[in-house]
Amino acid sequence: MNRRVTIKDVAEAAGVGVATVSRVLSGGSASPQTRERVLAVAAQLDYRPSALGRNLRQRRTGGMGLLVPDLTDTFYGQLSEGVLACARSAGEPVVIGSTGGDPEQEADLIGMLLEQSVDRLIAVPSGDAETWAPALRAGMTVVFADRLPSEGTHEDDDTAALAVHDLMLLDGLPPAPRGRPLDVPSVVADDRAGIRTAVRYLRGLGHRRIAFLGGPGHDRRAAAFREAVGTPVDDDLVVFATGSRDSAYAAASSLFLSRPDLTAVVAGGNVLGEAAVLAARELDLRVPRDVSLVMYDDVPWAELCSPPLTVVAQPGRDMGYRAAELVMRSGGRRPRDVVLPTELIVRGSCGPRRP
Amino acid sequence: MNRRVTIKDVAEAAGVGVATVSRVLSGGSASPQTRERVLAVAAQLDYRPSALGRNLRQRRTGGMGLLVPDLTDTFYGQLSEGVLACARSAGEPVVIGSTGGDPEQEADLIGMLLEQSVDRLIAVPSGDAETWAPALRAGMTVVFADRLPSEGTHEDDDTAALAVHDLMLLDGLPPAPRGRPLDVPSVVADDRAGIRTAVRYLRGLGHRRIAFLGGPGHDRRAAAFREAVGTPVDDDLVVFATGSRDSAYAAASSLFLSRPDLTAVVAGGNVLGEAAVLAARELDLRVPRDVSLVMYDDVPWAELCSPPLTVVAQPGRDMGYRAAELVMRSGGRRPRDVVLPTELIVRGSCGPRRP
DNA sequence: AACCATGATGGAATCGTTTCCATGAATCGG
DNA sequence: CCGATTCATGGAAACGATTCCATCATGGTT
Repeated sequence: MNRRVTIKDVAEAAGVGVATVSRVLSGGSASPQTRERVLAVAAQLDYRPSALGRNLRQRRTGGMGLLVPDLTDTFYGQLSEGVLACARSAGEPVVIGSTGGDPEQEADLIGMLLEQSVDRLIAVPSGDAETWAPALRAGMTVVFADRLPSEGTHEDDDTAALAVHDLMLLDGLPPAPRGRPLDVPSVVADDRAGIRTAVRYLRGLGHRRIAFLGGPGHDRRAAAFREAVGTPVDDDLVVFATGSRDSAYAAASSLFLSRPDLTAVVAGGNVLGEAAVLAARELDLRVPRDVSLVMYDDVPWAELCSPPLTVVAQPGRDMGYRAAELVMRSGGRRPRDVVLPTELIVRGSCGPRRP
Repeated sequence: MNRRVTIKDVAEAAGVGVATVSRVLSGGSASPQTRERVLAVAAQLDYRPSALGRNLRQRRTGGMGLLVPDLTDTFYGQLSEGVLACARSAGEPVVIGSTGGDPEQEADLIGMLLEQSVDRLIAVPSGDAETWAPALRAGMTVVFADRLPSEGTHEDDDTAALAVHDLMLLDGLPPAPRGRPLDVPSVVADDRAGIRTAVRYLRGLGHRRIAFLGGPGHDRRAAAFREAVGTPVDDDLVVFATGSRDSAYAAASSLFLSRPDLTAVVAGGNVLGEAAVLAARELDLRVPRDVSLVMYDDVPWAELCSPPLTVVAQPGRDMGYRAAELVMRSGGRRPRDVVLPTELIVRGSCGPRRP
């Protein structure tokens, strides 16, 4: 790095003290002629205040952190674009990290952000409360987007309890103090309504054996699925993959193989939807003739698919933007959670049930 | 932010000077017993060195910047994942920015990075040499990925000259000093070979009227296209969109409408490919019966498309990883440019020409 | 004319780290 | 046994900004 123009240089060139320059540049009081002179000199010297000095003095880094599971997942790409748009309009830097859905990597990245004194963070969490404790203990302002951390794994956890709890969250009620609930604001889609709409739509087409294909972080959607179906759902009709495309494909394949009687699938995310299409094709199941498919997430390629995919769209970009707003404007008080609407977009991947 | 544990606290608790603590923690010399004590105390206090203090002292920010046009473009998602993987393994933070393909925003983001004293930057450039001058002048280590900045617009620039110049670059030769060439290392795919393969494949199927549908930054690919075709190409068979999906769709539509005689299209990127499929469908052109299509970039959904898309795959993730390596390991010397191989993956979107 | 309020201004402290340099002890060779 | 070299160590300066506080000039009020 070349020798940098510092505030001292500007002060000398303008014949004033450094304090005055600082005041002028950060909007403090100064006489008009001084202000003008300082600004002129600063411009002439092409002076840029060093964020390093400022941050050290203020004991905080400007900007915010952003943690997502995977940038090749279009949905997280959209979410990130939203965050970046908001940050850009505020002129703030964004430090990004990709966790791969792995709590351990997530913890490492949190540690890295802590070292950087990044004190505001937007995250699509992969770990549980324990993973997030260090960040909160250090006083970070955290906003969760798209999902909430899974509860710590207590031995007495059963899916039903988890479901009820999570659905309460969805309605904006304070979570029942189960385990160690994190008091962190969040921006999520209305998964409950979105899934419900999808299930009702499929039922309206006559489907009765509907499966849910989820990925990491789709617990809330799975719970909403069970609730929307109403009657108890066979456990092997709700399957989970681990995040990678391979795992999603394997989960989809084994679902189709183990339950040849199913007539419809709800995929909990675009990677899962992709896997479902691929697996169905491989097994010679035609969509929607043999099996109907609704995918959570709208992505540009859903329309290109054969057939075009019926989806539950959630506003990824807005989600990111709102989360960034929240994390920036959080003036000490805990902001309200934000729940964004979803929309069922009917294309061609669902048909009436065939006997 | 809570009161932070500083090096001073550790020094006091361990009964040594701050200098000693610093040395121990950064691998300097110290007696075994001192080292042990300091490490024990540091661990016990959960001490994390503040990157702020260090960076100020060393007058540089650790980590690197990353500038891409659009994170919802799967290819840039892949590239970013590569960069992040490399950075993560080195424990370095990445400051990301999305330029939207707009040189002005790019310049703003460069300014922001400069303020942050980020001195290493990986970029998929949108602006020209002028946009990049400030960064280079400030001594930033820059690596371009996926593409090179377009030359400044000189009035005497013509496409042919640009093509020749860029193709020389592709072969790893130093660029002819035309205008103000930037001496910046780069990691790009072998566009020339990739496009040539695609064109030869199409010609082998009998196609003679082949069009190229490009986006911003696809000049090299367009030039390679012209070269691969050999005979002069009608100007209206090489069309460019401006980056948005809408613009890509409009360009594809108008291409099909203005040249109903074309029988094959090479799309310069996945967004363009998507647009081509959409536009063809809208105009009732069947792929590959009425028009064959090869898309640059392999993306997961290419296989889901109807028909599955024949693509020229380029290794996005590797590209990012290599670029990050370059920007980190660049020990003063300018590293060699990296050119990565492409691969034609034949699926179902190309067929023999029909009269 | 004395006094006070106001506002502009600059010096100096501060943030947390690294690193230069001086000090003192200890080890080594002659 | 002594001078020279090595080595661990801590004090203090430096990085570049913000901000507290004291100072000084000014203008208005009694």
